[in-house]
Parts: sequence; C-alpha cells; structure tokens
Amino acid sequence: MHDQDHHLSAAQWSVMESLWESGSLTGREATEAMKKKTGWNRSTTLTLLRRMEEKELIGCATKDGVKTYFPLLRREEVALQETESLLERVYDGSISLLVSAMTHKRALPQKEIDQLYALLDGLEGK
Amino acid sequence: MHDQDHHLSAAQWSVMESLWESGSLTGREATEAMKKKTGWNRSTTLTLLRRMEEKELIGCATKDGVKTYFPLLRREEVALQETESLLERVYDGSISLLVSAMTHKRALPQKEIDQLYALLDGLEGK
DNA sequence: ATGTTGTGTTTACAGATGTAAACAAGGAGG
DNA sequence: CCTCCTTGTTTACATCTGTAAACACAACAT
Repeated sequence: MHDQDHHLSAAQWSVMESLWESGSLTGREATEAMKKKTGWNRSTTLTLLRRMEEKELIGCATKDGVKTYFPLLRREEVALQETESLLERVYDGSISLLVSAMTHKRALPQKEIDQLYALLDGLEGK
Repeated sequence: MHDQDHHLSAAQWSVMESLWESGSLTGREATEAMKKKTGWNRSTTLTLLRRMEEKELIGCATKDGVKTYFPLLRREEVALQETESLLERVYDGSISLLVSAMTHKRALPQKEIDQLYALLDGLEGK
C-alpha cells in the first residue's frame, strides 16, 4: 500500500472522478472531459495531471508520444479517508451524530430511511 | 446571514473549535490554548486569527489594548456545510451510501446501531 | 529613566493551488 | 521542403497556507 492521508482538493477530485469513470484517459481525452465538465483550459488540466502524477495520485504510461493517465488510488479508499476525517473532526467519530445532524437539517427521503433500516438489520444479523 | 461555502482548513478548524468551546478567547488565551493543543508558536496562532478575521470567520473586539476573538459562524452551520459537501461529492448525496461505506470498513459499535434505530424510528413517527 | 514583559503588528518565506500562456517537437498535408 | 495541428513541456503568476521571526509600544518593576 502507499501513502495514506491523501486529501484531494475539489479540482483534484474532478480529475480523479473522470479517471475513475473511464479507468484511464489520454491527455487529449482528459483535457476534453475537463473542458466539458469544468470549463478548464487544456493547459490547466495538463498541469493538474502532471502535479497529480508527481504526488502519485495517478500514474501514466506513454505510447507513441501519447500519454495515458490512470488512477493510483481506488475511489473507495479515498472516499473512506475523507469520510473518516470529517467524522472525527466534526462528529467525534460518531456516525449516528452525523446522520442526526443531517436529518435535522433536511428530511431524509423515505427510500433512504428504508435503506438505512435494511442496513442496520443486516448488521444485527451478522 | 453571511457568505456560505466556508471550507475550513484543518488548522482553521482547530482555532474555531477552541473558540466554539469557550465562546471567545483573548489573544493570550488563544495562543496558550493552541500552544497546548497543537504546539503552535504564538505568532502562528496570531497570524491564523488575523487571517480568519480578515475573511470574517471570526470577529474581534479590542478593550484596553487587548483583543478578544469570537466565532462568527455556528459550529452546526459549518459542520452541515462540510458534511453536505462531502455527501454530494462522494456519495451522490445519499446518506445511506455513506453509512454503508463506513460500516463496510469498520464495525459499528452496538451503541451507534441503537442510536441510529432510535433516530429512524423518530423520523417515521413524524 | 530604563530595561523587562505582555500584547499586538509587519514582514518573511516556502510549498500548494488555480489558471494558464508560451514554447517545442513530431507528423500530416500540400 | 515548409507549415499547421496535435501532444507534451516549461514557465508564470497571484493567492492561500503553514509557520514563524522581527518589530513596536505601553505598563511594570527597579
């Protein structure tokens, strides 16, 4: 395993999302995708890719002068890290506190409620 | 109300936490608290406070040459923002997805499970 | 009156981030 | 051959962050 504690900025998330979605993207594809998604200039995307490669968030292979980038982190991995970080920082590690806070703000759709019940039942069963 | 979308850095959270805990702190108290909590140098804390005041995360009043700082944001407000941001970004807005992800990683203590059930029951009742 | 102390203000400086323009080099067309 | 497109590389530059050292000034102690 490599370094943990990868806090991704919003911009980096955008890039990662695109890479996760397609598995890998050539520089060309990436700049196009980002252009469409966020309006970034080609250079902006390429800079982001370079920096992210430097810090080993993504990898890259060159073939016939064309680079192909791919994620080096799994989405779940990063998601978990970010989630745990927030959970600790804000909710003292308590998921129920988090859920409570959210439900106080905006109503949870019935579907979500059902899913949570199912989830909890599954846990008990184990 | 003022601007939303206040993404606090870890350092800023530390400061805010201290202010939320005590309601307000003089420069002296703040530097001491931060010194103890994070080991920061006096200057570091004062710089943080100044910058945070500039961007109106905190306010400050001077009396007899002594400054007293206090939060301008409520903790719940910021907590909610950060949580919703993560939820959208990572879990497509679905709380149950988030909870699911977390429970897949580490077991939820029984206490948490109970609390979640209670929470859900409360929602149904409403 | 003068040096020490407590408090606040200015200045500093490296690294990360957002955002790109400029530059370079290999192929495709003419 | 010479030029234009495509793809990659370098350089740029303002802002934000983390982390302080230096400086300034008033009150206190001697």
